Amino acid sequence: MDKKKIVFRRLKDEGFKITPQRAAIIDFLLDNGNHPSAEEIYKGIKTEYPMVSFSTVYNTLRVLERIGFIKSLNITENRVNFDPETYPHHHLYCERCGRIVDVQLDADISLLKNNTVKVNSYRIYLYGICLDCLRKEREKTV
Amino acid sequence: MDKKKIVFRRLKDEGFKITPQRAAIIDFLLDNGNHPSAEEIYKGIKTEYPMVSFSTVYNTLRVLERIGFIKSLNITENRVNFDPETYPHHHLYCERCGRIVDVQLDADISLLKNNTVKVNSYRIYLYGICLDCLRKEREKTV
DNA sequence: CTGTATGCAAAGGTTTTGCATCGGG
DNA sequence: CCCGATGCAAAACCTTTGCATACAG
Repeated sequence: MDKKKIVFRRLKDEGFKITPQRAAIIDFLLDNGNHPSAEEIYKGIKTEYPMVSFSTVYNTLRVLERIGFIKSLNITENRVNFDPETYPHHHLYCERCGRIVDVQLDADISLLKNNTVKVNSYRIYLYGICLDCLRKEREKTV
Repeated sequence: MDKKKIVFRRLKDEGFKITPQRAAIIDFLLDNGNHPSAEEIYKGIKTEYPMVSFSTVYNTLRVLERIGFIKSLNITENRVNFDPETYPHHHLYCERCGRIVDVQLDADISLLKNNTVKVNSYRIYLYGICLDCLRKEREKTV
């Protein structure tokens, strides 16, 4: 996988060390394809890679966020999920199955005249039903 | 304040009791004008109204959310803030002072063709600098 | 009166921290 | 070699829960 090399290089460039633990976390994020929480990453790696601790997972996630490889999602309450940034997209939280799925949006957002604030970034969180759950629903009603 | 009566009526209609604690929380939310967390509400009421507990605050917030008087905000990590819903608006988190300020947006959001999901609701969170902090910055540089 | 709401304290879940040790560059 | 990274366990933080009591309707 090429993305991995890019991340490694960026880590080096920013003065961060590349440790086996960090490599495992990066692999997991790239292979997994969804939006794991810190705990899911920890458990996912632990099985085939037991020498990882929670503090290392959190430390690495913070580092990966700082170099711009991942973004954190506050789409659910009281738990942060992490999103490997691969292409521009937003997210939908499925109220049926609880998964977070990628969604591509046409978003045209502009401040109304009186809002004199400076916007550096923004996040759009959708809530609804994902494709899989919609399919299951259709099958039921047939 | 008239809004208060409306909330009281809605509580009654939905079969919830109106207790002094709940009244105090509603007052605080209406008078305060910003977006307090559960803890801020608890502390804000406690001073002039000592007979309130954390569980009551959380219980009441859940009730107020259910009747549609407040909405929860996940704009910051690991802490939920509550927003008395008075008029349609979105929110900006000020990365300077940490406050959450109301912002009115023209938001035109549409799913791209391939996204076959069902959207029930969405949230837009802006991150940047609020008006007050922009002003302070300007004064400094002069 | 009746059942919901409250207060308290304890538990639950997630994230952070302190510190000694390890190991990547 | 050195300094940052790790692991462990404990702490911090926010929220929920269980249960006996209080009180709104």
